[in-house]
Amino acid sequence: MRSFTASLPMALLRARETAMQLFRPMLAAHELTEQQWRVLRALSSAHTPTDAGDVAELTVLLPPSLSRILVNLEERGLVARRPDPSDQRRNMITLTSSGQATVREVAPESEQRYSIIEAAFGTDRLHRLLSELHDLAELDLSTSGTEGNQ
Amino acid sequence: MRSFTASLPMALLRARETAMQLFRPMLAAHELTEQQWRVLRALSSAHTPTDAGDVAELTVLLPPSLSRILVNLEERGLVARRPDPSDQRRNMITLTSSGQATVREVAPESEQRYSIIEAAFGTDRLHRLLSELHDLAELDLSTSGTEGNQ
DNA sequence: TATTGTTATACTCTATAACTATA
DNA sequence: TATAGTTATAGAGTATAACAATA
Repeated sequence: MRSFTASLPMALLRARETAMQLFRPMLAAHELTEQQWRVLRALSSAHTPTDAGDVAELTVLLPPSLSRILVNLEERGLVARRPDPSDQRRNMITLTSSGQATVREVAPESEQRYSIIEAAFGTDRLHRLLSELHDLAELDLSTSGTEGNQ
Repeated sequence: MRSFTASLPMALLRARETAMQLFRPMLAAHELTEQQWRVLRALSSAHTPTDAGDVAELTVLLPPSLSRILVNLEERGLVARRPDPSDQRRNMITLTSSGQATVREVAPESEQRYSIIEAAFGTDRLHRLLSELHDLAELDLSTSGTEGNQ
């Protein structure tokens, strides 16, 4: 069996851990969990109307987790939910102006910390890595050929 | 601010999610959580005596999380804990023979699924990616120059 | 009937602090 | 006094199933 440290999930986890060490204190200072920030960021950079399902996929959160996060963010006045008039099953999610302000407040700190990673790793190199990660994430790994769970 | 999908933590998370989709059903079939499996794998590939602190670092688990996972794995007879005679504060962790058997049982399935990723992404390409991820994880990103949380 | 989202439930992990035993 | 590990506690996420509303 391949060595533990050479395993892809561990390598991804460790790399993410290194990066997140830089961002966590910043998020904590704004009383945001990682997942809450993912939701705000996803909404902030969405160019089209976004329903709860879209947000769940963008943020890699399961619907039940997202539901509770949205309740929390709505209570704090950072997001608004309203049913899609054309399909009332869908819940459209938007940033409130307060939510937008929060993103604008955190963004510069985030960029500053991001630039530390770019400086340490190399900007071009980081871009190449991101491109590879994107391709990896898009792989279709349907388990045909294995015993086919589910 | 850079686009959400281009953020490094998100790219790492998404890539990991794609990979883990392949492994999760297998682990569930063996009644192992991701984190429990990380502990077993770390112990299995350790070449030297391993104390709880080592395991925590190897598996990227906080000590309190690890403590409870070790209690669980010990109750299931998969690991053993005993104090280091030369420093009784240290708790040395080993796989029991049953734990070794579990790893031997899961390993081939794991390798099989890993080979699906290699086939889809390219073996050499994956090795290069792992190398980059390793370098990224090893970066010293101490936040000197920022406002210095902590 | 299928889909979207929420709620229910049980379990697990995270994170910080406090504590115990040992050094 | 410092260190290693555990325990306490609160909060949050994961995962599956069940449910309500809508299509």
